[in-house]
Amino acid sequence: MNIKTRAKLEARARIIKALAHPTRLFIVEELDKKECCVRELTEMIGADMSTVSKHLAVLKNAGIVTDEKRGSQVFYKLRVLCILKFFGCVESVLRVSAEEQLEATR
Amino acid sequence: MNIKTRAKLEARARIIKALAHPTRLFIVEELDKKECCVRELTEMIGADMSTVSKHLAVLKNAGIVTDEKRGSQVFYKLRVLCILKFFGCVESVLRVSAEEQLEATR
DNA sequence: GATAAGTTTGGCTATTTTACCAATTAACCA
DNA sequence: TGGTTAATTGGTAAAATAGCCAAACTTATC
Repeated sequence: MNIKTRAKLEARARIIKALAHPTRLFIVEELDKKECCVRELTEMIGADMSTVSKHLAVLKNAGIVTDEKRGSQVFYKLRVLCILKFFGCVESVLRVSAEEQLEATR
Repeated sequence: MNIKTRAKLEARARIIKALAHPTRLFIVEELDKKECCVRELTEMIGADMSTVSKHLAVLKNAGIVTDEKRGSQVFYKLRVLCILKFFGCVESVLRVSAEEQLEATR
């Protein structure tokens, strides 16, 4: 595997890794509905605000969300709108797994 | 966030996490071209075979690939064919990031 | 200006992940 | 049978992640 291929894969992996956490998936789903401030997300998630803030920083560093300060609040929104389609395939992995489990019990 | 929502997000995150590594992305791309045995993948990747074997186990546990033993070799293939489409969106995150970097230099 | 609300950052600990090496298992073949 | 190739498993050390608390900072409000 050459250096260029590796760099490309690492760039992709960074983005995917940013999505690879249940809380961050939740955030992405909520931001797909509407932009939210940190406090709103924190209330929905039920973790410490500092934890949520760090998750948001991960998504921001990966280029998945952007932030905008308005007054004392910081609003986050999705930067790339296709992220949700992304999950269609994830669901099909789950679906196939579920079907095979079902077959195993027959 | 209720318990059912959390369980769904955790299931998704497990699959996404399995993809969140450059070597595993490489494996998925190769398996999209054709099924491969562990030795073939190991040669292409250039890591220890035990390392590659463990990456394959991660993908298998996530339900992304299946394996089949033939003689002394174990062949792996993609179980869910849409995985590659999945990357289209990842690329658009990279593309938008690249564009913004370009704008910043103007 | 003091206080409160919203957010981020630093520090710490616990957990998870990764990679390599060594050992083990399984299949092939000379 | 003994040696070789293919693959997995267990162990271990290093690095990365995740969560909470406390502290710092900014903006609004009184």
